[in-house]
Amino acid sequence: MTVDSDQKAPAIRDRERTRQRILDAAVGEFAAKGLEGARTDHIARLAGVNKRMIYHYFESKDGLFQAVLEQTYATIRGSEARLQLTSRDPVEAMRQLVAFSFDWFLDHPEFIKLLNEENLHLGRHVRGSRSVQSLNLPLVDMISELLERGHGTGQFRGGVDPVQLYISIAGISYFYFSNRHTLSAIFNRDLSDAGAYAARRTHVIDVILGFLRPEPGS
Amino acid sequence: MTVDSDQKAPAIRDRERTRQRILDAAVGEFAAKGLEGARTDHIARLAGVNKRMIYHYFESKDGLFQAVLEQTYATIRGSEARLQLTSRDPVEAMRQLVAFSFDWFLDHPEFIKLLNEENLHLGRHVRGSRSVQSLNLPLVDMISELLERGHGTGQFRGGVDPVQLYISIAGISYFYFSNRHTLSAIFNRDLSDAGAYAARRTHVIDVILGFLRPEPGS
DNA sequence: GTCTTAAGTAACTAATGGGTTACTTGTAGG
DNA sequence: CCTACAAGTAACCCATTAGTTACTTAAGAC
Repeated sequence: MTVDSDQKAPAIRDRERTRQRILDAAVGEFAAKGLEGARTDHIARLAGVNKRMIYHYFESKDGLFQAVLEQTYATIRGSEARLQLTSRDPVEAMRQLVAFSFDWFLDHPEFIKLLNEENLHLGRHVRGSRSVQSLNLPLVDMISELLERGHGTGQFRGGVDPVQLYISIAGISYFYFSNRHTLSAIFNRDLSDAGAYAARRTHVIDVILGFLRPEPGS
Repeated sequence: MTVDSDQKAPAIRDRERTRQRILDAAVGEFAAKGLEGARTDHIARLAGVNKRMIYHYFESKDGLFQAVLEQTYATIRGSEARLQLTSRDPVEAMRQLVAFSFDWFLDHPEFIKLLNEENLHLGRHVRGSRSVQSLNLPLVDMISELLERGHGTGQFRGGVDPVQLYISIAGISYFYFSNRHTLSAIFNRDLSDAGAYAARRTHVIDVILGFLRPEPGS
């Protein structure tokens, strides 16, 4: 019990660090409780900063939510860009892509929660964000290239729209995770254990590769 | 201006009518604003009833949300049950089933919003509901029957889990609608017009029927 | 008819929670 | 050093909102 034992440690002033601590806390809070359900007081407490700092750095709760979305998108875009899909057997590359998508959702449940929430709000934060829209999709180009190459070798059917395929690949995995709780209830079957995940993963790959098989005639 | 011009019309007391008016108003409010975003005052005003009645009939905001979910599920289960899929060409029947699912989501946007919200809350209202769980899925049996029949005629591949397929059929359409706003933003392409819907509908049917084609060997 | 039950009303409350005010203090640049 | 600015703090505000209290009255049972 020194004389200063009750004094706070002298605050370290570090713009980036404080900003990041708020963002990290906010990801968890928004994912767990949604936009309205999240509490700014709670985020501040989790981040170990004064609540005023949220408004200092992000202006409002909505501004903070938008920043969280931007960071989340930036992370997945970064990982997608690192996928090496060109110059490899098209079927194998496609399998890897579908598996990547499935595994990403499995490993990043907060991503699903945040997207759900944003869509419930009609995408108003994403629409107001330069960064989300400019992080444009290298993945669509990669899929295009894959589809063409695979069609050339006779391994894939032709005439597939890469954007539609991208949405299908994402959706077929996403829905399973995002609606796990209602699906578990109506099927009376636990979809959240490791066995169920493995079965779903196999099925998802089968569906996409099965669809892409060439027509018998061609 | 008669003497009673300011008096309210004598209240008609009708349990079922009042309950239903509250439910109808609540569907819209919960779908538009989510569970936390919805306002009980607003629901009462929309329904034209005294706010106290919500608590009289549904106990709490959560109780009301659960009742809304139950009614919504009951409606879709009713429509599914009316699908006549047996005794018809398996490929045609499957096409009809996939199209039904797509069209349902298109015509019932509130269904998607409510399921999203419920899953954000980890399915806690559905879990507490007898009715949702007991309305068990005739659809899974219908899909089973279809898959077997189609495999018998050599039109479908074998070894497909009907529950996995059901989830894929639902998910591939659901995701498109539920995430329309973020997808539109990242693709910089409007996914909400009639042309986009038609293109998606065709793609979705192609994916499922393409996947189900038999293996070349068998 | 009257009596019991439940449908319906109006006004209120307690507390929650986003956002603000008014201030202090660390620190980088000169 | 010193000074201007941005980082950080504590205490507050006030609008909102789920839920309640205390009451009135319609209507079916007998």
